[in-house]
Amino acid sequence: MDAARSHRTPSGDVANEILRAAAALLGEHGPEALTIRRIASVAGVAPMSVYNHFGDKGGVVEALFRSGFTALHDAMEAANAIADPLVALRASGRAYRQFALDRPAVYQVMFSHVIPEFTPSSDALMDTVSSFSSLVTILERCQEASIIVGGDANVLAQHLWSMIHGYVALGHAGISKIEAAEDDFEQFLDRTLLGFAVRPTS
Amino acid sequence: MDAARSHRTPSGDVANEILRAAAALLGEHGPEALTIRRIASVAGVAPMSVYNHFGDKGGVVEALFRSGFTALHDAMEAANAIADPLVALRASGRAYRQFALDRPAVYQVMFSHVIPEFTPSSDALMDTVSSFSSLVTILERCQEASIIVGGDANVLAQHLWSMIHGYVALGHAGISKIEAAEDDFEQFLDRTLLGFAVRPTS
DNA sequence: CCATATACTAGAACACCGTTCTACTACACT
DNA sequence: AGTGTAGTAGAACGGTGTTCTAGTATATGG
Repeated sequence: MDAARSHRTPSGDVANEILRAAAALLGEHGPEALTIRRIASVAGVAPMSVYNHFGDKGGVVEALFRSGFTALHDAMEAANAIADPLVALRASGRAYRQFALDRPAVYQVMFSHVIPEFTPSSDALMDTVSSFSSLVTILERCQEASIIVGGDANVLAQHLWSMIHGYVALGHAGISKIEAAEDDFEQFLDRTLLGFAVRPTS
Repeated sequence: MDAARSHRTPSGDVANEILRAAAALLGEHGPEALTIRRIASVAGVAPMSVYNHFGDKGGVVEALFRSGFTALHDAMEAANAIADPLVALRASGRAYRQFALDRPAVYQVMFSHVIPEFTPSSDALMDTVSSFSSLVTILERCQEASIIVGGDANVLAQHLWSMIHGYVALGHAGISKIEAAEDDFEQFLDRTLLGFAVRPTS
């Protein structure tokens, strides 16, 4: 199969075109607009091409899933690049929320199983780890700076992630009882970090 | 329409049979098993009956949605019946998690939009308020007992709900990085309540 | 430069989905 | 007892994911 892989080269990069069409449909018309025929139509491609390249509708969604997690990883790494550990920690929370606000449909594909045809493969689940370990790194930096004391950083990261995910997910679900303004999130972030024994007021 | 409602009385209560079949399918085979034809088949009823009684597939799901929230409300009220406010608060968190663990499919219908045909109507959204206000009541009791000081109880409830929802939702998504054992949740609950300035160790 | 393998297209087909429509039947109330 | 309503059965429509067949163009290997 390695020998067969050597000669490829379609005309334009069809696979990428399909992915861009799928991402556009998902972003503009929501998860229910993600149908093979519509994706192919927007990409200017025959429906069979989708199967040739991704095998499955789940394959297309998995690609979106993984690219979503690499984008999230980038956002978390941008926060991790901040020198002050506490500022970086708060920035990671804001970046996470901003990601969820900017790409609600992608976020729900990643976390809320809104596309029944897709269940993340074990390979795809591997990709979720990188975003997570960025958060672990930031928490370890906080521990080294004695901003946070004690606790397994993996557990801390899991708990922190849970809390912020809950905030944005409840917002997406549309059953929030209060308006989720910017300062409400800052208050939520204060409260969250207080649970990690971090003093509020940045 | 009130005059027409007087003479009803089908043989068996068909609507309830349909709901029980739908709940059974949802619980045993997940959201994708919720099709009109399968519901009708399990209920021993013609597909048209589903439309006669619920108008829509969304109508059936909405009924499940609402009954889910009344069940959640009951669980929260059971916690609220505990005399000690702090014990009640912790119990409400455990009850919430237990509800999500016991009925994962129902929970995802309620919070994660896993059935594209259904978006909660404004009437259905009203039903979500009762569960929420149970939590508000418990938090107000904690404020009266000076266990929690300051803050709008509605905001507190929203934040608390977000955190615990995040914990169970991430578990449902299957992307948790640590095993979610019983004691991990207790630790999470400690951390969460610490964010509300509540000392841990119940 | 030609030949072959490969990717792509076009389109029908299958089973299933939600939904609507048309008959026909049986039961409950006036 | 008669009437109207709720039930059934079943076909039908457009749409879905998916598979299959056949034909076309292209890019690489010799």
